[in-house]
Amino acid sequence: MSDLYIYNSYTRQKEKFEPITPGHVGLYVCGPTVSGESHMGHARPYVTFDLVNRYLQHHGYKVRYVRNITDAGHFEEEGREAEDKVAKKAQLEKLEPMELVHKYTSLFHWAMRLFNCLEPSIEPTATGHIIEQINMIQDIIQKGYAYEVNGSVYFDVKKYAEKYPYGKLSGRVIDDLLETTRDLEGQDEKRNKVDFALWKKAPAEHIMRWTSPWGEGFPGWHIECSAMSSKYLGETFDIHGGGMDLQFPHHESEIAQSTIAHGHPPVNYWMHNNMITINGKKMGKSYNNVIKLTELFSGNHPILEQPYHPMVIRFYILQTHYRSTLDFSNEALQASEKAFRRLWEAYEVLQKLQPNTGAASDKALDAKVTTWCHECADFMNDDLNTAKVIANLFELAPVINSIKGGQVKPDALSGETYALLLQTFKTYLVDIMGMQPLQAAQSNKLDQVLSLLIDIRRDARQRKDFATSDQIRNTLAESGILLKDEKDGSVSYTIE
RNA sequence: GGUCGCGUGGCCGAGUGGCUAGGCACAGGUCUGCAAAACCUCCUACAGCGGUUCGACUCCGCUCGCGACCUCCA
Repeated sequence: MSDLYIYNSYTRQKEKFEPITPGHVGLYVCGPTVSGESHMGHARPYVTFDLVNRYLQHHGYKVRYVRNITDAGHFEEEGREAEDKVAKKAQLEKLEPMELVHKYTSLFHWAMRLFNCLEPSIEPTATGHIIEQINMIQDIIQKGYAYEVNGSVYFDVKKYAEKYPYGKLSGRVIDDLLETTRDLEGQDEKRNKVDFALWKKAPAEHIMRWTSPWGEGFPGWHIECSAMSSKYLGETFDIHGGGMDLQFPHHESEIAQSTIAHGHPPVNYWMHNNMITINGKKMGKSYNNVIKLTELFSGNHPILEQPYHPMVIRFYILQTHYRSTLDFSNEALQASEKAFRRLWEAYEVLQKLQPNTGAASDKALDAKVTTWCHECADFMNDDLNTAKVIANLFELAPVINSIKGGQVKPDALSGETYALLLQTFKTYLVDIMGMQPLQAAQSNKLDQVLSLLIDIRRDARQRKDFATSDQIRNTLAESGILLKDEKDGSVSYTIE
């Protein structure tokens, strides 16, 4: 198999992917903060890195995919009254923090299943790794790069930057940061404004708290990912993924912490997906333009003209390269839905086609089809360009449909090419892109009922009793069951 | 204000120094009792202005517009 190239955010270029341990890949992805419901924007990294996971496996790697659950919460606003997000919401909703966390974790898992995202190998929680985080903080203090003030511990970014390239990942210049970082209240504890908290002292009212060498408190923003990734993937691992908005300060801080704790940078390849925008603006809490996943699936949101199936969202995400912004609109999503239906139907048609056994009678077409199939591998190897893979599948769809429709002879393609075609759809659409049909498998009973209606309608049509035949078709259509008269006289149906 | 990125046809979106993806919509046609689907055809774009080049949408500069990060954020 040819080489895989991925864009490394750290070096800002595409690089050949070479794992640390041959045959194995360590992949860490920043998971959800389960203090609230996931929204559409959150779907992007999880679909994107599900793709990464699947594709690495397709390449023959054994992948350990670690995706954390942030259930300890971060500060609502740095410097001001330190609040644990999870605890705050829990008080408002009169729920126990763990109850709340459990609820949103379950909801997240539910959404991941609907998106057909493979489960990570390990899904560690922040609250389950307090000791690891404390140990790491102590280590950093001992090495002289963190200091304690009033029960809180801060990382000394200025000192770190003297020796290490702080800001390289996010393209930041330390001197600029020292000058331009916004002046927030209550920063006097820090030696420099750029310093970030490793551990925060918990105010009396704070529900989530743990005993530490510095008193009762809770871990800072970034330490959990460093502690958990190194525990499960090692001090240096292959790929770290997440949304672009996490580059700074989250990932930059991870690099700094881990570099001090372990003596070397933690990650070989940084991958960042771009944002989903709505009317050109990033979807996010601060913009108040969030569409939650539950709303998306139900259509229950003022912006939404209809519900959208999780597979439609997935397809919509994969139709765009992961490093480009993706703008939400009903029009775009509806286009994706139609497109996906067409592509999936072509795949179903392909599976039912009687393959040719001999040579190709249309050499030119056979060659084109072969090329389109083989190109998919090149596109994926070029930084996972699913947009191009999908485009090629759409080149193949009319060929398939034309064979079925009779516009192209069944023996146009060789038996080998038939097999390649089938394998290409199976491999790329199903295995790598993780697509599933929109409609669930029908029950036998429904199938029997519909067969009966189809038979009655066929009789009516033969008698030219079109009133009856149309009544059957139209009434079924009203309930979302569409009948299609095929060229060969058979009738198929789809359920919306 | 600082840093970075983007601006592609009605819409969404790939991509490349010359061979001008793909999807959706639109229009015309084939097929069909009708419908739907399918198939064929049509629609030929790269913000503006300069520059480099035999040739730029693609490289460089400037201008305009937009966005992201700088604060929790996927």
